[in-house]
Amino acid sequence: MEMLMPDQKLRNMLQERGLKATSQRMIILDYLMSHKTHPTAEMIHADLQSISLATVYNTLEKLIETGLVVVIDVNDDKRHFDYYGKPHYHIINQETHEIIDANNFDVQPLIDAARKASGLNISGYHIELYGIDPKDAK
Amino acid sequence: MEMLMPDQKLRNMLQERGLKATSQRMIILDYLMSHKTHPTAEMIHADLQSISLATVYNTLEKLIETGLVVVIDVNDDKRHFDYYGKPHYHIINQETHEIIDANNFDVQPLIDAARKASGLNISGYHIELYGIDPKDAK
DNA sequence: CTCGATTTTAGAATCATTCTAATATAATAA
DNA sequence: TTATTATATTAGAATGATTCTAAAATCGAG
Repeated sequence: MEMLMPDQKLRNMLQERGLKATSQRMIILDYLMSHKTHPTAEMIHADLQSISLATVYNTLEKLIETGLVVVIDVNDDKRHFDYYGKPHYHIINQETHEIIDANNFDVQPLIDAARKASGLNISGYHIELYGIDPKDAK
Repeated sequence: MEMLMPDQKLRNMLQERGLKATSQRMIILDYLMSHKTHPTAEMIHADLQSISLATVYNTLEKLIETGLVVVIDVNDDKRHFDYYGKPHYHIINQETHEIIDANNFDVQPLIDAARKASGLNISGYHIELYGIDPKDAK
């Protein structure tokens, strides 16, 4: 199980957020940081066979709570997960379900507007745009 | 079953989008247009008892396909549905699951950015921001 | 090193959503 | 109108992603 991130860095990322640095959590976090495939829980479990599916779900929940990971809704009845290193949003091809990470838009004004509209402290967000390839137009 | 929208208007909205104007579809569309409660399929079914749950789901699917309705992801394991009359985005209180419709942000620049980043024609989007009441800060 | 709190785990359970296939209906043409 | 046909509705069964359970393992503070 090659760690692509240094062990100590993963440990720190978890502990800084109040999470115990278990080997399973480090492996899953490393997996998400080093894959751009936006996997489902089942895909992560399939690749990391030594880790139970329940732990994959439990870990993802903790990583989401602490902001390290976000969920992407692809409209395929399963949640996809994405390491949230830098602010970005998602563009989803409605036909192929391909997911594109994009960051050519500053979300801060949207966050400010939401705080103003709601009075809440914004702790996270989902931005997903769905698109169709012009080549596929009927 | 009081129709709050004129019957003919509902009929036209459906037919303009290539959907047969069945009584069930008119009732469900009217329900969504006249409620700001962001109901789940089960809630709609409970209120409109004469319409089967399968039809509620089938109809919602059609209304989503044609852009009349959008899905809101509240993180409570059920989809919530919202009539999409005017462009808006959603702010969700993470503790109470309350949903706020907000429109104090112009989404067109985001749509333009997404088209530029992906080359796709953007056909829809989800914008959801999650927030915590400052009064509940620990 | 100890110990308690937390985490992991396999398998069972849940339940929102989809599917099935039989019946009913809307929209079109005669 | 009425006939025709594609489409929609329905009850109930099936699906499957996710959550739950409770027993065993492990982290990390002291």
